[in-house]
Amino acid sequence: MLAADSSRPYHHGRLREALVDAGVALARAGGPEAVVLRAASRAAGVSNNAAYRHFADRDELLRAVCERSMSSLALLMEQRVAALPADPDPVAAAWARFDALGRAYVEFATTEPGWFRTAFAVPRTMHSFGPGEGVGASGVGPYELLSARLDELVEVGAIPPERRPRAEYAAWSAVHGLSTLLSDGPLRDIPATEHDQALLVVLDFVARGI
Amino acid sequence: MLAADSSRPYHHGRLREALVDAGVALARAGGPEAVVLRAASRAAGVSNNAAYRHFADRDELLRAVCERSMSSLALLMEQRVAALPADPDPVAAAWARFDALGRAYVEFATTEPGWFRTAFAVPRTMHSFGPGEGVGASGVGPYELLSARLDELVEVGAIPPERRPRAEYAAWSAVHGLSTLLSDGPLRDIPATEHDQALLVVLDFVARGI
DNA sequence: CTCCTGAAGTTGACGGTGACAACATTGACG
DNA sequence: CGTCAATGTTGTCACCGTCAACTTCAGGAG
Repeated sequence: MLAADSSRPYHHGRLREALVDAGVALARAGGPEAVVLRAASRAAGVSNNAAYRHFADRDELLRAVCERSMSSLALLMEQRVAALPADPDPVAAAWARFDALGRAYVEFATTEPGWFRTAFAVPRTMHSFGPGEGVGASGVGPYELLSARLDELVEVGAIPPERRPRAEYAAWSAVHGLSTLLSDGPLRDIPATEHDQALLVVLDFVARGI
Repeated sequence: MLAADSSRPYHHGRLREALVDAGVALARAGGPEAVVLRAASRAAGVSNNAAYRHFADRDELLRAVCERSMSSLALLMEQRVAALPADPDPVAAAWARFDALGRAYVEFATTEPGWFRTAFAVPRTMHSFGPGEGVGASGVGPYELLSARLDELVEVGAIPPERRPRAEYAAWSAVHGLSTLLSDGPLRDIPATEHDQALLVVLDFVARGI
């Protein structure tokens, strides 16, 4: 008993992608817990259980959506670094790129809280992103973007080589912590000016502590 | 039609607390999303909808559970600081207390991931904890414990006063970020040795950057 | 050209969940 | 002793994930 609407063929054609797209919209609006199979199916104009032809269960759809979110984050970080004005001083340029990375991270988290949470909501049953997943235009993810900038800071002599090992942990923790506190945590309701102050303090703190 | 078990009186007597206790157990085992009205009611030996006599909806129960979780965190931080050996050097003692605070935070997050997430899962509809909520034995919460230690670092001359304003943002972000990355984030599966290294790096980084 | 097979989509059902309404029980207070 | 308001129960509804059985359709074997 097909609906009288003959314009829609029985087979969707690109249902998998349509479901992920719908899941993305749901996640942006309401975070990972809003990624609901039935809602995504409705948005794709398809029946409840059609999704099971393309995903084993909800977690598999959610994982695909999370991967898209992580890619969005990587993309924004790349864009913000690429948009930086040229600086003849290699040290200043390296610091500016490093700074832009952190700013982009926090910008992503605060402008799209639900979407940001989704990036880190990969279901525990399936291991994290593999190579080529959750990456930006350059083919690497946020962590590798950070590592490359830290390497650059060492190369130009901005930080001594002995401080380089595991510096990712420090920088990532500070920026990720601020992002979660501001976007979904106890700092989510502080006024905009205080919000900006917090960002400045943390970025300055990272540059000093690295 | 009451169950034949006459040992259980019709009225529970302490149902509200029993529901929160059950919610706590659920949250410790499965995080905030596992705090489910029906499961809590079952655990309390009571019917599905009895909870609605004490909580307007699920969010109100969840909020009570979150408040307990935040208190647990504050309590552990207080304990770890109190357990520190005496140090005659006031500067060293202040640093040790500051360090212990951060260690306790990460310890809480990694030993009880679901319980830690719960502390920060306060429903958005109801504003954060008020005074006297989410506090430890000393009557203040984690944020105030941190502030007091930062004040102490200034008093003993460990850090210059001009660095004091908003230092909470920096220290909290770094420790909170590491906690989430390790307990529920992309770093959740790194080996124990690497886990410890990350903690050392971040704590050292905080002490230097403050 | 026909038939048939397998992929893709649909319908129906079940258990779990939050929530509402109506009903039952009971202790406390006049 | 009777009344009533607080407390707990049952019944019901909508939404969700998931399984099983059925339907549609495109493309290849003969």
